[in-house]
Amino acid sequence: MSIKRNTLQKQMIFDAVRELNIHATAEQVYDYVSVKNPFISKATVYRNLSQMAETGELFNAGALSGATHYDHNTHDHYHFICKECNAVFDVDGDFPDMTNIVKKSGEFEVTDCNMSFSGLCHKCKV
Amino acid sequence: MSIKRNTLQKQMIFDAVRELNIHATAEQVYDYVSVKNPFISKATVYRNLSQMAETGELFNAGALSGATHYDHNTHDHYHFICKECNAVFDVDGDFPDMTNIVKKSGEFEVTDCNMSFSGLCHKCKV
DNA sequence: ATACTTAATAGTAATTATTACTAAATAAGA
DNA sequence: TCTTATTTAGTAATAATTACTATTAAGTAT
Repeated sequence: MSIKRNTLQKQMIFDAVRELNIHATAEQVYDYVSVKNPFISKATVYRNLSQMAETGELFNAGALSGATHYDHNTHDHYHFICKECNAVFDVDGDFPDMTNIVKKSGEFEVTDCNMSFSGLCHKCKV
Repeated sequence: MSIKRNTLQKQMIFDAVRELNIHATAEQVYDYVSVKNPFISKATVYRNLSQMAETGELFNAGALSGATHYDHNTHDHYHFICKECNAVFDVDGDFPDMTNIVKKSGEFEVTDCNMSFSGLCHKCKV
C-alpha cells in the first residue's frame, strides 16, 4: 500500500491540482507549490501525484502532451486536448458506458476507460 | 511535409510494426530491425515512426505504458492495456461514434478520438 | 507530553523516452 | 550520369520520471 501518512507536502500537492484546475502536470504543480514552500522536492511532487492517482484521490488523465496530467475531478469524464496549444479541457456530453461494452466480451478484466479527443480548441481553430 | 523519399530503412521499419503485430514501441521496432540491419540508427526508427504516424501510414496508439505504441491497423479501433504485463490488445465490440457526440457540441474542432481501456488481461487476471 | 519506529522528504543521481545536431550517404529527378 | 536536397548514422542533448540515501517528521505507544 502507499500513503500511510498525511504529510503537509501531500496536502499542498493535492490542493495545487484542485486550485490550478487545469489538468496540471507534475511540473506545473511543482511551480505552484514552490511559491508556498520553496524547499519542496520535485521528487516529492512526482511521488505524491502518482500515489494519489493510485489510491483514487486524483485521476491520472494520461500523458496527453508528453507529460502526465492530473485531475481533481475523479468521476467518469473525458478530455479534449488541443494539438496547437496543448491545453486540456473537460468534454461534456452524454456518453454511453464504454466499459460495459468491453466487459461483456469477458476477454479482459476492465477497471478503467480513458478516452481523449484531440483537434483544435475554440481559441486555436480560427 | 515529411517523407519525400522511400528509403530501405523506412520500409524495414514499417514492415517491423506489421510483422511484430504487438503494438510495438520504438525500442521494440529497433531491436527487430537491428537483426536485419545492425547499423540502423535508433534516431532513424523514432523519426520514421512518428512521420508515418503523421502521414497515416501507421497509427499512434498513444503512450499507453510510458513509451509510444505504433499500430499498423490504421482504421478506427480501440485498445486494452494490461496493468500487469503492459501488453496491448485490440478491443472488439460495437462502439457508437464518440467523435460525433463531441462534434455536435461545436466547442472544439475534433480530429481524433483515442480510447483505451485498462485492467488485467486473460493471462494476468488469474 | 516524550520517545520510538518507520514512512516520507530533500536533494541529487540515474534512467527512460525522445529530439536535436551534423557530416556523410543516397534517392529521385534533370 | 550528375545534381541536389533529403535522409541516415552516430552521438549529444533534453524532458519526464524514478531511484537512492541520509535526514526529518507522522503517528503510535509509553
